[in-house]
Amino acid sequence: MPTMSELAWDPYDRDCPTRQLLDRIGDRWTVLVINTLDDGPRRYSELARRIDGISQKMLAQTLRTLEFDGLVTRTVYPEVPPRVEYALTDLGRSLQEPLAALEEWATAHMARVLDARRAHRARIVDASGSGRPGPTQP
Amino acid sequence: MPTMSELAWDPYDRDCPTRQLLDRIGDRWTVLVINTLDDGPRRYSELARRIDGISQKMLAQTLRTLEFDGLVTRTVYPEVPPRVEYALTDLGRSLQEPLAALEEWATAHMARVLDARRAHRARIVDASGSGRPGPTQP
DNA sequence: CCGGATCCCCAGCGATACTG
DNA sequence: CAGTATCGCTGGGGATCCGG
Repeated sequence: MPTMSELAWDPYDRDCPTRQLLDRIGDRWTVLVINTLDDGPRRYSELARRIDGISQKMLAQTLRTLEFDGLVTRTVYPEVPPRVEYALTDLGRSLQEPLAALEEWATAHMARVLDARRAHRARIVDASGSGRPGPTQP
Repeated sequence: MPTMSELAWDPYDRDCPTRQLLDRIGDRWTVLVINTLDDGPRRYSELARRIDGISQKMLAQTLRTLEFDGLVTRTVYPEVPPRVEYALTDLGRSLQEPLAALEEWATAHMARVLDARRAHRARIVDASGSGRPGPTQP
């Protein structure tokens, strides 16, 4: 596990790889699509059905960007009716590993975060407006 | 490395831990602040100086949210002039580990992603408008 | 069946000015 | 020093309709 000083890039640089990666996977759907494709190739309509809440536009956009970045392949089968399959590339599969680490952390510790949130909120209600307000809670 | 079917939560649920975590760290500054605090406690002005480009508003907001979620502690020293130190909690430090894995992937593979992007863009220019356009490139 | 194109809204963020 | 308050923009994202 390298410390920051051992990394070649300055993480405060907007162009450093980490920032770029976070810009990519930080959106609402990218990680979810990668996760779904980890099980194997999927058709557009399969993805749309499995990823609850995603709009057609965002699914198409996410897939095109993933293809653009070499993380997903798009294969059109010249049949009738047309069939299109999306699959992870090796690069995409390799990204799934650190993503899985994040998921493990989330399942293990996210409940603690939620508890902390509730505790802080309780304090605020208790102090009834005299304390600093909680973040983004209108 | 657990597969998705072994996880307790449905990743397609908006309330699953992974989605919640991504909503938290997916913003512009959270990961950067956590990284900076990994070196040790920092004062507000130190953070502002080290994290290039962050506004006072976003630094304060990010820190308050991190405190709210139990990832960072805020300690006020009753001195004059006032001094406030922020530090990672154990929970915050534990999150730094999967984050570091993500950074390692980024430094190792992000260049390949950039290459893929350039290659696709070159194809588009080559086909001069006949192919599908690249994502989000006006 | 697989999307592209369009309209529109609002949350996130930056800039600036002000306070204890 | 360590924030808060307010304004304004911008682009991410949802809803909907249309085309191959």
